[in-house]
Amino acid sequence: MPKRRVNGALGGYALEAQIGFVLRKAQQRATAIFTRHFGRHQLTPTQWTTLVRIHQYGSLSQNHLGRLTAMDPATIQGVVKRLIERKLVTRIADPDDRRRKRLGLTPAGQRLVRRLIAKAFKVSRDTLHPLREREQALVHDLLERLG
Amino acid sequence: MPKRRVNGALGGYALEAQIGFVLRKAQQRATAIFTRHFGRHQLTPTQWTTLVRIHQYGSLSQNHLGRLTAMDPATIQGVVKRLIERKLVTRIADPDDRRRKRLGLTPAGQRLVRRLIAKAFKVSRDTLHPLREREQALVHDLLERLG
DNA sequence: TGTCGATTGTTCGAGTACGAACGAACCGGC
DNA sequence: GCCGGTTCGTTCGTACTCGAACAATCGACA
Repeated sequence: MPKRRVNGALGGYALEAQIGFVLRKAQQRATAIFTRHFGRHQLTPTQWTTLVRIHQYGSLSQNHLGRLTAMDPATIQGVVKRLIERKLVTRIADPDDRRRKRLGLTPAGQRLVRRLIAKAFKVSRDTLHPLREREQALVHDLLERLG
Repeated sequence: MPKRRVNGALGGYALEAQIGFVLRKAQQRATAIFTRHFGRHQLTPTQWTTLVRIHQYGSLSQNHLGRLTAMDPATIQGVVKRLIERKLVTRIADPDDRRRKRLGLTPAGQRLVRRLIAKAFKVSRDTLHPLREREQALVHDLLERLG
């Protein structure tokens, strides 16, 4: 047998078999489902995550919020800015640490979160719908260990 | 017991329990691992996916490529444009259909794909490393059914 | 032949994501 | 009191993502 170069087959590398590829597609479908439910409210997944976190903590600094929502300081900055412009979030100086700005929800922000919470549950249900109940718990657990 | 409003707890809604949240975090880690390996080559995950697909098909139209890589026509347009600028991809008019443009790899593009294929395998291995082998196959299967 | 619906690729705008660099403020130890 | 390292938030640049609207072209069907 002559030595042969692997080219067409690329040594058996198939995109469909790579975790990154299927992860990206699953993510796409998940955000599409989210947008179907939340699109009319002009909310993106990250904006929703941000509002829920602030609601949960009542008040917290911007970088802290970023860590809790898995967002870069640069990213959270833009997200918060847009939510402030829409009067859903407030930002005041922290008297104890002049670098920090404490974030909070406006009354409108609180109302919005409470009004949409049922939809948020439905988004997760719809996203996981292709799987059986045991598989849903399983994929959640496995992804948590990958994240 | 008086009627009480659900607010702090939001009816038991916890971000960590939502599939979209863990999916996003897993995706973040996956692209971070990719970037660690491919960053020095100035390649993003979508650019790599694009190059591999063209390599696999030899030649195909832009929208077709978009479907095979799970990218919007608007997205694939930008990705291809940047790869053409870097002389990794070629684009020629399709004589049979004047709307279409056939894409292909330049010799440099082919060499690059072959040179990096081993790294691509390693990216997937590293990404799945937190899981046992059986779990790796499992999460891949479950994600495929979610995508 | 002519028309109408579908496909191909483009542009625009808004939003996410992140590396890199930066000034300001904090905090530890000296 | 100072000094070096860290944290906080910002800005810049590049890239992906997708909805929406668009012109050009194709194909099927009357």
